[in-house]
Amino acid sequence: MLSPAAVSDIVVRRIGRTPTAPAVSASARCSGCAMRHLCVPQGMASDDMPKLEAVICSARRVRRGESLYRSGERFDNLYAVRSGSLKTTIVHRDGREQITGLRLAGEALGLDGIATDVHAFSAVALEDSSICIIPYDALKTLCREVGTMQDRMNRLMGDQFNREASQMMVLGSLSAEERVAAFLLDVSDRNAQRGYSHAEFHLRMSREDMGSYLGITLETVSRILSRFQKRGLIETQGKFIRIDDLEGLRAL
Amino acid sequence: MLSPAAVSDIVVRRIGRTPTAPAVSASARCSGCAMRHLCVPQGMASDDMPKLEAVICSARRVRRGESLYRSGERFDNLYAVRSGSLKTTIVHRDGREQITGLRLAGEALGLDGIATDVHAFSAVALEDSSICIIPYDALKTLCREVGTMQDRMNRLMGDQFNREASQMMVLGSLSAEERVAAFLLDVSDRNAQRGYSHAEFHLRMSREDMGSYLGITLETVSRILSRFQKRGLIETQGKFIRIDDLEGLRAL
DNA sequence: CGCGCTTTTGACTCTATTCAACTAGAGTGG
DNA sequence: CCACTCTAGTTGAATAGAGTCAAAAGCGCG
Repeated sequence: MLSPAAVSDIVVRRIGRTPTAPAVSASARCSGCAMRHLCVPQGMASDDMPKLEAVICSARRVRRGESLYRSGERFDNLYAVRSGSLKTTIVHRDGREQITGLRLAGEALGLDGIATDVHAFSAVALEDSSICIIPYDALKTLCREVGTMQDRMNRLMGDQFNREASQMMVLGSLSAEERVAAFLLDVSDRNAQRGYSHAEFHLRMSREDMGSYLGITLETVSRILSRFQKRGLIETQGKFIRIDDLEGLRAL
Repeated sequence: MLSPAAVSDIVVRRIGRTPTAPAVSASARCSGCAMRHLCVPQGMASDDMPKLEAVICSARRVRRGESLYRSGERFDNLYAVRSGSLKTTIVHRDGREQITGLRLAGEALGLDGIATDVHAFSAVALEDSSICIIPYDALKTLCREVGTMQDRMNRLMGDQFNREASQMMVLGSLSAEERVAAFLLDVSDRNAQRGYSHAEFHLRMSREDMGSYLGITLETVSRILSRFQKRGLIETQGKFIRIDDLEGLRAL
């Protein structure tokens, strides 16, 4: 079991590494933004940067539980999570809601509106978050002017596509236990990519959200997490998760 | 039950409507191609057309069971199904294979390679098919020159993205019966969009393929199709399917 | 500090899987 | 042309895994 002290320890370490630069205000440009690699692609004349930053990025704060955009709303902007995390959801005609994705700091958001100019998903903050706004029209223009930008944009979309495909694989052919393990490993990897610990993280989703994302019930999620803990694979304390045996999880 | 005569009747009617223009040879340009709306977007100067068609489209035939491309292969081209149909598959590390999609005539293929320059899926023909080849580099160049083309391209990718999202919904929150119904309705819609009957079609996938796509076993698919037939919702004769009660299916 | 929501755990149910046997149909060769 | 084989599809019976319902415990929020 994780002691309360161990948990605070994780909190402290996380706070010490928060990606939001302290000096960045809500109206700041994108220079401190986690999506810099998207907003300001390499290979561009440095003269253009200030102009581009001005066109592309402004910021917005979204409080826990609030939505950045809602399914059915008009699509105008793409977004990049600067800090915090969000879930994307879709609602079935019969009212059932399903979580289609989790977006962590540094990840892109909003592609679900490109096809029809209307958002297919809703995006809801799992914690107070800060979001870069990227006006889609401006981005399109930029893509036409700058070839590397277009390529980056295409790859970004392609990447989302592949990510969804692998989630289809998870939903279509894994057992409940395998799904939970795959999810934990995915979040762990994405944390590592952003420079955080691979082994410990604060997963803001509820058990219900996880279940919805994984196509299982919240009770099953809870049971499986307990089971993993009993086997020494992980330790959980509410929304904190520590992975003790990465290989063990992968072996599922 | 469908009588053998009824079945032949369906075949005849289908053949009479095949989208492949009789005069189009294997090396023909895209003018007769079902993807014309992609290859030659509206709003373009007609002078450019011959040039564009020359750059963008050549054709290739793929026999039933053969692959158009394989997972892991280098990505160079996008494709459009001119006639026939294909399945896209992905292989898990443990060897399990899953069907990620079905592509009918007129639909696009190959987006799975954009993110990494390597195909994530394999594409296998379900019947002898003819495929338009669209060199990706040429398409990118064209997109930069022609704004409407870029937009079209983005929408195409966005559409694939949304399609996958709705499949995630199917896999994540529907019962086996609902999945089969949703699949039949999806194929029916897509047939209708291409000008075919939405009540009768020849579904080339095996029960195993359908099961894999829907995240259920082939036995379950078979049982559910039989059940639907007993309830008077559909009639099946091997790979031929006739939908008798569209509303009944939707009501699931 | 306490109320309400999330999480955990248990017992029972039920859906879909597994294993198996049988049937139908497509393709092959005498 | 028909018999033979091989694969695909159907159906049944038994089983397992996840869902449902319910109750208790824990936490976080106001």
